[in-house]
Formats: sequence, structure tokens, C-alpha cells
Amino acid sequence: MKSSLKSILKDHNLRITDCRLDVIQFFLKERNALSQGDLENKFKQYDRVTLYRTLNSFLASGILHKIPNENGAATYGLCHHTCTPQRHVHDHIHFKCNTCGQIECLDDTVPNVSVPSGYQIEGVNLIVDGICANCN
Amino acid sequence: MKSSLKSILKDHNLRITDCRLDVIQFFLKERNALSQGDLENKFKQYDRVTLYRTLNSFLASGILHKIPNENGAATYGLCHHTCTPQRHVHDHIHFKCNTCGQIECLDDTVPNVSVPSGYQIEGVNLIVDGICANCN
DNA sequence: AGACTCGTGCAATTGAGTTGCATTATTTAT
DNA sequence: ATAAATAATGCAACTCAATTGCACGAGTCT
Repeated sequence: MKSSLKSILKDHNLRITDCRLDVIQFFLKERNALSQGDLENKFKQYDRVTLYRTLNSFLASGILHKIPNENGAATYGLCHHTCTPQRHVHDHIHFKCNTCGQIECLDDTVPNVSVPSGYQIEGVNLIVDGICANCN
Repeated sequence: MKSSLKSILKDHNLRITDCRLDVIQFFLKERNALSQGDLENKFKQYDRVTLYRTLNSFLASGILHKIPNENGAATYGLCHHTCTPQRHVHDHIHFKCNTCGQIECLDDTVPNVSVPSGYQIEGVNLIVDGICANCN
């Protein structure tokens, strides 16, 4: 269990530290997207800045992706597929519940998108809001 | 021209003030989404807080919509269709250019989205990033 | 015109995001 | 196993967007 966490870090050329192991494990355990504030509440033993930099290093190495939102703190979700610093593939749908506020990464993939000629697509983010299965 | 601006405000039960007229006109003139900072730069004569509350009142009355983004200041776009405080219909695509940073509201509509059973959709936001027609 | 309601400006606060630097821990090579 | 190299951590401090309270001024209704 712990060793699989470590291999995630090793595979992404990141040093193995307590903070990083705890954060990855927390993301694996939770189904929902998490904000830096969530991590601060969960892990009082780590400094805000350490968690901030942990999230950033996970973003850069493609372990996490950042989910666009309208207000409040940024939220992060585990990448379902293999992401590299060069290429992020986020073809799953983000669902934001208007009741409980949680943001989930659904397994459903985003449909094909067409943009006018002259526009070149590099990434697509689909955020659906409504009522989640728990609150319904 | 000016009277059509006023009717927009009247239709949404908002009082007619210089600041609101200027802001609406600016949004109508610009094709891109705008941030509060953009308005502050354009309209030095109005206080930051006034512009902040102007944006908020426009949001509440359905004149503008807020565009989810990953970082930086929130951006706002004119609602293409008739939006009310109760129901916002944002079925157009937002395109964020990774070169110039501008966010546009495209006319293209978002494709149908499917979510797992138990989930109820209230709104959909599709943000595509890449290179815009100007930068391509 | 007068009363009422709402918008505005100023001052101040919060909170997320970010950086520099000294210290500590992890890794690599000996 | 240990030392050198390199990276992570904690602390302090800072920036900036977002937000609130309050007094004042402008818009609206009869």
C-alpha cells in the first residue's frame, strides 16, 4: 500500500516525503476534488506553504490537475489517465454539486467540441453543475 | 444608442447610473470577457468597490455571467441569451487563448452532456483553451 | 418637492496565492 | 555507511482579488 504510493512519486521523479505521501493517499481515498484549504484542515502538521508547493509539484508532474471554478479556492483532482508535464489529458467531466459544494471527477468523457476555423484546441474543460447523487 | 443601454438596465430593474451605463457599453463593445481589473483600468473615475458591486448586480440580474477559470482574476461575459436571476442559460463555449490570455464567448453551443444516473444537471460550462484566431 | 431607496466612495479587513531565505531531510556517489 | 549534492520544509512577509461597514450622494416614486 505504502509502497504503491511511493512508486507514484518515484515514477514522477519526485522525492519521497511524508507530506507528499499523506497528500496522495488523501486524494486516493477521497472521491472528490480537494482544495488547498481541505488539505490544511486535514494535515495541521504541515505548513500552508508546504501544502501549496506539494500541490504545485503534483500539478507540474501530472499527478493532479486543476479544476476551473467560479469562486473560492482552486480545487484539484487526481488525473484519471496518465498525464505528463508536457501533455495533460483531462477528458473527464467535472461535476459540481450546488447543494453540498463538492466537486467530483466523473468517469464520463467530454463529447467532441467544435470551434470556429482559425481556433486551435489544446485542452477542454467541462464543468457540469447541479445536484449530485448523494444530495439527490 | 444610449437609450438602448438604459432599457437593458430598466428591463432588469436596475437603476440607471453612469457607472452601469459605461460598464455595459464597454462589454457590448468588447468581444472578449472582461475582469474587474480591466474595468478598473478603463474607468479610473469609478471606485474599485463600485465596479465590484456593478459586476455583482449584473451577475445577479442575469446581464453577465461569470466564467470559471483556473487562476487569476474572475472574468465576466455578456449573456448571449436571456438570463434571469433564477435561471442562467450559458450554452455557449468559452475559449481561452493560451497565447494572449483573452477569453472569448463563442457562438458555438455546447454539445449534449451525459452524467451518471442520480445526477441532475442544472448548468454546463465548457471552457476550451488553445490558440485563438488572432494569435494563430 | 419630499421621502424613500439605492448606488457610490472611502477605509479597512479577509483570505488565497506567492516568494526569499535559513534549516532540515532526501538522494546520489563515494 | 558516509559525505556531498540537491531538494523539501517552515517561517516571515508580501501581493492582490474579493469583501464589508458606514456615511454620503444620486436616482426614483407619488
